[in-house]
Amino acid sequence: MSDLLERLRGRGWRMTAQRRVVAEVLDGDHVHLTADEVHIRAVAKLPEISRATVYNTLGELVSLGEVLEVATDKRAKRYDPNAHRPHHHLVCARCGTIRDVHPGGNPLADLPDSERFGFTVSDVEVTYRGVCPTCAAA
Amino acid sequence: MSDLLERLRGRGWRMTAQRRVVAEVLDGDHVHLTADEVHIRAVAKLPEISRATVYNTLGELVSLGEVLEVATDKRAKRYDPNAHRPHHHLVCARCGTIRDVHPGGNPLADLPDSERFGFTVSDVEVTYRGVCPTCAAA
DNA sequence: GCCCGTAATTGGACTAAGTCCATTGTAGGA
DNA sequence: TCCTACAATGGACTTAGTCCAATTACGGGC
Repeated sequence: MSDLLERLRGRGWRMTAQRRVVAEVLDGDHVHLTADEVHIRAVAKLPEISRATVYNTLGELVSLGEVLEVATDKRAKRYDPNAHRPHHHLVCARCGTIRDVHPGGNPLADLPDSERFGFTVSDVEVTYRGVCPTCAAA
Repeated sequence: MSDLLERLRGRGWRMTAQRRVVAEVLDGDHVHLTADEVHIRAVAKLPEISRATVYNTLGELVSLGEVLEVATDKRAKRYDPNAHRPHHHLVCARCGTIRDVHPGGNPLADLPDSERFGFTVSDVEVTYRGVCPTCAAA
């Protein structure tokens, strides 16, 4: 992730304590955090960081393509730092746990021209839903 | 869609003017409306219908499997009345237009056991993103 | 190492989307 | 027709996110 900081500096990012902290949080544990969870963890490292800054920084990271926004949960957006390895998500319908998965096949190729309605299709997001072993056992 | 009303009655739904109106709105134009848009259209037909009732009714329709909740837009949930023909969505990244699409292939089959982590996977949701012809021209 | 312009941060008010709940109303079976 | 369990109401509340004017501070140039 120090790579990330390098890349960002290379793109003209002004490096601030706040931004560093947000990047560290995302790097930290590889879960899919909501913006608020990122903020909570960031505050633990840098108490005076504001919510607005966390939102700004996340937004910037997303538009730079360094972090992915995922909408698996229908409440809050989640941020996925694993943007450089393409992958999809498997979500537990009961507890909301999210796992990264790497299916075979290429869903983009599965969409025939006749179903593209003139769109320039550039991306596909796949969300599998089911019940995780822990919830199934309970 | 009178089919829908029949089905619902069959499942013990108490038929009220409000529920009928919500069902009619969903049937009306086959777009993917947000809850608020449903409410606005419902009010046009039945001015005294409340927001809470629209939310309740949509929630019930979803849990009965008659309507699908889609989270393509990252702001509001959208409601898709086309729940009985399995399909996926193609979303314009600029204007947010949503189209139903029917890709070939079965993404569920593309997820090998080794990538299921013990989950019982029951469903998959695919969202294609791109730019629609109108936005591309502009 | 210091200055300064520009970019970033702050926090609090604001908006949007959705939920909750106690009260009132009503569908539809007996 | 009456009764009751289910449904609707609306207003307060919560959660997620945005906006903005004022303040702060990074880092290039000297």
